[in-house]
Amino acid sequence: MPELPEVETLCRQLDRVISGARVRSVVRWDRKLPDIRGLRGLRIDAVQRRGKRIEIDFEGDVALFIHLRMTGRFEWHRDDEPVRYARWMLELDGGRLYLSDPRRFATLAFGKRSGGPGNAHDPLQGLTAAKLSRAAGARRLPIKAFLTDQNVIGGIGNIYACEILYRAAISPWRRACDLDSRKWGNVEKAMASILQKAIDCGGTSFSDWADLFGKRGCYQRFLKVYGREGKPCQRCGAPIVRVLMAGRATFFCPSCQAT
DNA sequence: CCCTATGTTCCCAA
DNA sequence: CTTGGGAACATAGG
Repeated sequence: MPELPEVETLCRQLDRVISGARVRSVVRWDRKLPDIRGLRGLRIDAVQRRGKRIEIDFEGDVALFIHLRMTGRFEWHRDDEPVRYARWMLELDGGRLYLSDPRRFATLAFGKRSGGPGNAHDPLQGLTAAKLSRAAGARRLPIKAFLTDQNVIGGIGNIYACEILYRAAISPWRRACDLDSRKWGNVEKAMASILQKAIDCGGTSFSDWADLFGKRGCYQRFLKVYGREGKPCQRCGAPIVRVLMAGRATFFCPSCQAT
């Protein structure tokens, strides 16, 4: 479910709400998730995003790493109330942090803090056309697969990759090594503006995404291609097309994004 | 019953 | 080594 703007929204809320709190207890309902000893009693220092991953930093240079995958969500509740698909819960001073996840794909890990930036670029941290071009090098894979490769760029998933390529007017099939510097410039600009706007919206609630407090995002109002198969392109009027790439629904305008 | 789903990983083939 | 396809993970909703 969540891509960079959704995870960013969640991390900012978490950082505000749970930083400084101490862990009273940990409850694990889903036995697929690890039974993490040693959290109890620790104080939370900060919460930050690493790509699509959430890192909760605790005192003592340790951290909890959470990947929400497709349907994972966090819910914050002052009181003990029933939470649908609750898999795991952190009881803190002042409230409870529930991990809710119907499909049970989300992952948890505990370990040493990661420290500096990882090897992947972050789209919000000065990812320029030049850096994109260098990262692409001679790679011949489709630009859409390149943008969603988490080892290269952390945070872009299926929805935003489709939207970025539409804004930049580039075919999702175009090989990464074939983009010239002007095209990379378009990607840089599209990426920055779309992701920033989506963060301002609190994410895209295409189906069921909601933030820490159960509030839906509003970027679905601004989607130009994702989920708009057959509807007219807002630039040229041609019907938006849906194809499958690497098993993922890929939406684009065959006229504006011919190459 | 059929298909689809905002993610990742693994296996296999070209 | 790179690229691409498909299945798997587990569940809900149309």
